[in-house]
Amino acid sequence: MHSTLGLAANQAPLSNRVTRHLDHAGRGAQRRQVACSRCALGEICLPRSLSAEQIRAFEKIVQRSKPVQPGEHLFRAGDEFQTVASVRTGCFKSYVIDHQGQEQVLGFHLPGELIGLDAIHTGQHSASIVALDTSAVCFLGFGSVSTLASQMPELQTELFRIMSRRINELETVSGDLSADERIALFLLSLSERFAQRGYSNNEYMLAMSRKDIASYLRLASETVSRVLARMQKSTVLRVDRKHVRILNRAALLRLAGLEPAAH
Amino acid sequence: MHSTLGLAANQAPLSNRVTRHLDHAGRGAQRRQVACSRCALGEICLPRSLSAEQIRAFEKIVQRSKPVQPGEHLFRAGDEFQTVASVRTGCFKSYVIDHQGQEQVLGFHLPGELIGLDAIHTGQHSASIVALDTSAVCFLGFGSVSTLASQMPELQTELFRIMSRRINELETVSGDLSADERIALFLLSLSERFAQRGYSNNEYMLAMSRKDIASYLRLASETVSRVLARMQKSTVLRVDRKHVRILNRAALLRLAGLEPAAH
DNA sequence: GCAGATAATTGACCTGAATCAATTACCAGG
DNA sequence: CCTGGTAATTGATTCAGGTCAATTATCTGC
Repeated sequence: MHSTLGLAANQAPLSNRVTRHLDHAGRGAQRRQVACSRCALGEICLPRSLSAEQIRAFEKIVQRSKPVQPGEHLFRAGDEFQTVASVRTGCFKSYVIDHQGQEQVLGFHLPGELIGLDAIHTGQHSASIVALDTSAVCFLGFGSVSTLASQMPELQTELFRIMSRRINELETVSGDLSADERIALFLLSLSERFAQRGYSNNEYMLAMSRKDIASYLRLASETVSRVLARMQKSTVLRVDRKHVRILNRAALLRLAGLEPAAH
Repeated sequence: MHSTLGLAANQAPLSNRVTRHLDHAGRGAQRRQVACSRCALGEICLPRSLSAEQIRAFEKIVQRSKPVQPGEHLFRAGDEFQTVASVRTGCFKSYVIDHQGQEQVLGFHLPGELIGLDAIHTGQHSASIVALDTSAVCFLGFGSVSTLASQMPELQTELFRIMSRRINELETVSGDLSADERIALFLLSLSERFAQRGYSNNEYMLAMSRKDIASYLRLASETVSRVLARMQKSTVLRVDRKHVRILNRAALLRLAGLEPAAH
């Protein structure tokens, strides 16, 4: 069925429109085999539960891509499913075009996250994935991942776990939450993910526009502005353009509905 | 933080015919091994892509449960994850209790659907699953399914596919839809599911209450009533209590936003 | 068949967030 | 340094769907 071998070259067609160049892409295209064992992502990437020996086997099917520029697509909806990708650096968004021709953002993907798995059941990518920032990924042929998984229960379990987590996440977002709750949860989720990657957990940069956030949270972008402004006014946050700083985490948790409302 | 869900490819309601009065103690607990190869579910159950020989191996890990009564729980949130279950007959709903103590329905599960997979990533069931109707299930130890999966790529792929389908579904359903669209999609989804199981595709019984439907679709139950009434008035449907008949499928598709609005 | 309890429907009203509509802040390119 | 274009903010208004409330069906057990 899916017999792909190792590395279906990146089929990333080039960007559409706005290809602004945040250059300092630096580094140049390094296509050499990577040593997962020495990757900075370490514990948060796919092979986290593998032994040193298993990681060596895993490395054989990995290919690091060259840098991906903002606006450049990794996959497009409808593409044949050959590879999944693991984000090394940067940020991606995945989206579909709904029946009214509107873009609907499905998720944002940070380093260490696996993207493209949505294509398994149809054999085609159902979403398009585009870089929001200068980024880099490792490509993994799905066929070989899957073959390898049958030889390595730990890897198989890890894949199940990743999909299971995504399902839980989607269920949360699809919940019936107020605009405040959505935005608070969104900011907290980013905070956690950055923290997990070794960055500050109360100060970070948003790689995406207000419109993307709004689409992802199913709100109007005006509402995102207003809620952020309100949170700033009540000194829960400081927001300046793309820069966010969490000033009062307890209050944010309360807004997210995660803490017993104080009273 | 995560609300979670019930992972079962499809979520729909109903039961075949009202089986309510079938359960005089008769039948007793039949816990014998079942022959999957002769199961009425056939192609829609998990081992659908396995060879005859593989099915024999699969049967060794299957245990048919005794009948499950309406209101009886199969799993409860927090239970240790040991087994998944495949619905044989009847209908289940999965739900969680949200941070406000409200029940949130995550899905409805019909014959042929696998439930309990949501527990993979934490090792605990994150949702509770309860029968809505007199039902029966096959239990499968997850450990053995997973072991078997590593020996059978087809089974592994099938599991990936089930989870992948659920992800796609959630991505769609979690969209920003009107009450009319939600309800139309819900009714159409049920219709499809029934058809797939050999029942009429334009007439069926809802196994769940209006409140359950409302919770699942994140609407108020009053809204469900009103929308159904409106659809009835415009002769798209005939609804009598739990009995639904689709009179004008084209119109329903249009309401669901799946067809170009006629004009 | 009746009584009490629960589910569903229907109506009146209210509210959170969308939509419409200006501004205002930020770019990138000439 | 302007200049046109996009993104973000802010305000005014509207509306879909929620909430509250009152009936009216349905189911249960006695």
